[in-house]
Amino acid sequence: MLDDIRPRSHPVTADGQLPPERTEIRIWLRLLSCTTQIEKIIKSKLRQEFATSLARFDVLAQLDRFPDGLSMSEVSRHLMVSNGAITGLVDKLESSGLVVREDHAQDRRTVVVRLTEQGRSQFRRMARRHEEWIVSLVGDLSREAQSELLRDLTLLKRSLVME
Amino acid sequence: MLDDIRPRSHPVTADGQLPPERTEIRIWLRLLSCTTQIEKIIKSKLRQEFATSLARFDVLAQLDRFPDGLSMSEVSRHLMVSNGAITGLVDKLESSGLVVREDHAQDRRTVVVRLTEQGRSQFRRMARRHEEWIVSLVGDLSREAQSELLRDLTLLKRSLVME
DNA sequence: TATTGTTATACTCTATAACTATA
DNA sequence: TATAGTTATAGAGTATAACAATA
Repeated sequence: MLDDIRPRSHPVTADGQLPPERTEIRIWLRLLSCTTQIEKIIKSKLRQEFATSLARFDVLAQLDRFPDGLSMSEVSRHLMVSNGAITGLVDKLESSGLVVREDHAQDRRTVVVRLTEQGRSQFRRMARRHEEWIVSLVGDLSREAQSELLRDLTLLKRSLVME
Repeated sequence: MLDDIRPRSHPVTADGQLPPERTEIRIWLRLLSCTTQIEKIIKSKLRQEFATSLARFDVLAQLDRFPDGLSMSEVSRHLMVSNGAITGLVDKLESSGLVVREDHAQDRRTVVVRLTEQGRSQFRRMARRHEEWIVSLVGDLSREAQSELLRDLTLLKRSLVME
């Protein structure tokens, strides 16, 4: 997706040649293309096999890392998604029985969200499949390309944080 | 975003250590994290500076590459987005005066979408800014890291197409 | 006052299916 | 029949702002 997009500041030349693109732009377009394609596949499989969405999967993944639960605001910060959006996601997960809302011991404003037993085992099933999908999508790259890619993406991510 | 998500098949160990993650998963999480973050910034800037969206920008970018215009279905195929979605996007662009729908000379079912003069110059302005944003986001990487990254993403993209 | 969470509202983008006009 | 495009519908995710309860 978006594969062919080449935003440019110069018109197509008379012979139909496209002007050269800056490396940064080409990186971004490939990044977007790969991510969108993989994301589409993962979303579709999550929907087919587990009748869920990537956003809900992400919430479960966070909660799996914190057995004691997280407050709504903490989930919001971890996922970098607005407070109101988290309320909606947790509503759905709660009505599926995958998470519970509990009172906070000290602060009565705070709601603690935790995985239920069912939620944990369901998430584990999803995570196993998720790993299989990703390995089959990314695993064709050589080991060298993989470690290079991981290293460069880590650098990129770090430089984004600096902004 | 989604930075901290580590779907796993094993629980957090007693000492709080997270189990090692497969390289493929780590690549995917960084890919998703970087892309989401850049995308968020680009969307926000497109909205602020040009009161438009990434999807509409993508349509304009396609049309800029084809001065003679594209049929609705061709736009749909290029962007890998459904026909119905394209109708809505082109509706908005048309009412802003950036594109026009024209009859096809031979096939009376077909609608040809083209940039207007205003659409072309507006897109060029947007593309220039877009390039600046991307360069400032990705440009901190060394030249070596950039060409490695571009090469590896190209490999990844190619291997995705194979699927 | 500031923070937590919910609610209401509104806006994206998207896919699907039904429908028309034409090939 | 098959294709091109539109429309209607539905659903996903998101942000914002107003609000209640609590700190």
